[in-house]
Amino acid sequence: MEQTLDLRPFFNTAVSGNCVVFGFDGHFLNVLVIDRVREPHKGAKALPGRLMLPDEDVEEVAIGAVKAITGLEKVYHKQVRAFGSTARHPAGRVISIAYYALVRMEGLNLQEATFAHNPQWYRVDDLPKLAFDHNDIIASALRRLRKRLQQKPVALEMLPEKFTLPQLHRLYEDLFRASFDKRNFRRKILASGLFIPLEEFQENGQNRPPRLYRADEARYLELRTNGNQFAPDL
Amino acid sequence: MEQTLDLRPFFNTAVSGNCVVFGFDGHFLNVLVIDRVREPHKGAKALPGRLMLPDEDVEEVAIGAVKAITGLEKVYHKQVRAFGSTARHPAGRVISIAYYALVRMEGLNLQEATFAHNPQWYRVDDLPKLAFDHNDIIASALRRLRKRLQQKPVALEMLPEKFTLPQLHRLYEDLFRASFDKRNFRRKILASGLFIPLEEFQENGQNRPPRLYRADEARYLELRTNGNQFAPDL
DNA sequence: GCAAAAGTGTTAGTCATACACCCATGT
DNA sequence: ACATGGGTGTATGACTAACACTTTTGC
Repeated sequence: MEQTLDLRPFFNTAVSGNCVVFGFDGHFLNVLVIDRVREPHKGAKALPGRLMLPDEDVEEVAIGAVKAITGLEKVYHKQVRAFGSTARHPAGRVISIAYYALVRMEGLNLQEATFAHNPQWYRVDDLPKLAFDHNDIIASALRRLRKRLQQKPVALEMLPEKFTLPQLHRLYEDLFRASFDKRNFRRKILASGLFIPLEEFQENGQNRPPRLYRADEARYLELRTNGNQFAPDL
Repeated sequence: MEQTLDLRPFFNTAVSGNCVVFGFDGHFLNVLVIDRVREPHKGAKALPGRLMLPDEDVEEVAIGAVKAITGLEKVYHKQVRAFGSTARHPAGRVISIAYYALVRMEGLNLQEATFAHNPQWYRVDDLPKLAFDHNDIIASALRRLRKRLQQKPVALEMLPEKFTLPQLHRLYEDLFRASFDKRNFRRKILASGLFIPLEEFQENGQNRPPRLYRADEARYLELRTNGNQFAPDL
């Protein structure tokens, strides 16, 4: 006869859903950071997110926080991984499950949430010291995003519906910290059959207005699910 | 003055560390499966692993289970991700953090553990129905392993110290479910500078004995950390 | 007409692919 | 000598990488 094991000591951990929200402002990759409202690390900068209740879905907790702050209804996101080091939180054992999300920054206006004041964008290469191990989480998320962008055209999630090739070019150069030949970049990118040229041009101020493009929705979904090489090599 | 939030409802979750152990038997990719000793799903086939106590490291829980069963001291492993669906476990909310590990099957003799009876290898394309969502976990782990093998030479972790190129060839073909031209495969693989030919040959029985190779340890670590293209394209 | 960014083709080299025969062994 | 799997080179096409000038706009 099997003894019934006392499971109570195991049901003693908290799980936090957090999200690294990436956006591109036309020049640099940015990350969304909030001020913590509660202890621990009250007032410190941190990633959006909160603790999960036992009947909640972790993913919805993490992405729900992003939706609350950005006002967006659909957000492209992926799990990074679980961060499980002991001694992250004074109240007990907390595991953080981290996601990253890609959003269009243009026209967003950031809202406060009950658990998150003063949402701000920071350039990814100019981040302050964040609460917990959130700097490590961002570093991991960025590595994952880079890998994904080499294979899938998800960079589009950070651009406006109508965008120019120079914008896309800058995005890739900033993200990979590399420079790509303009002509080769265009050729390769256009060969994917993903970009539809419009008869519209972006009024840029001083210079020749670049042509606007939009993504072919069906092709985008196809490449996002089945593609496995997108960006130029490094 | 900040009200102190009651955190007790959050510290109410259990975390399980589980591991998909991959091995290669010379012909097929295999996964290590155990029989569950306790409820729930007592007697069912499942992945090695157990619930984490609040002062334990999840990774050590998952990999420790593998070490206990295989007797190995060092095991190459990576986190797959957290599996967090609600209603996975009747006793309450359980999050599983899944890893995969790569081991050399040759000469291993599998041990029982307190939480795991009757460890067995199953071919990855001939798995039984496992407890919880462990079949999904294996499917995810396999996808991750494939991606990693395209970039890093970690297949070596599943081969003996001295191995032949036909062995490596079969490993890649089985893993990617593809066939690679023998000459092109050798050329590409040898061009990595990772394989040192030995003056030894494997007695194979009927045929011409294939030459044995070993990996250049320094080059292996270099390619494992910095490489980003290893396998032949699909 | 000048400054600033957009846009456009060609060439050379490298890399991937396709392909067929001889070799060493055990029976 | 034959059956089985191990081992080797070359030629063609595809893709990558390097490179400079003309166009459009606002001032």
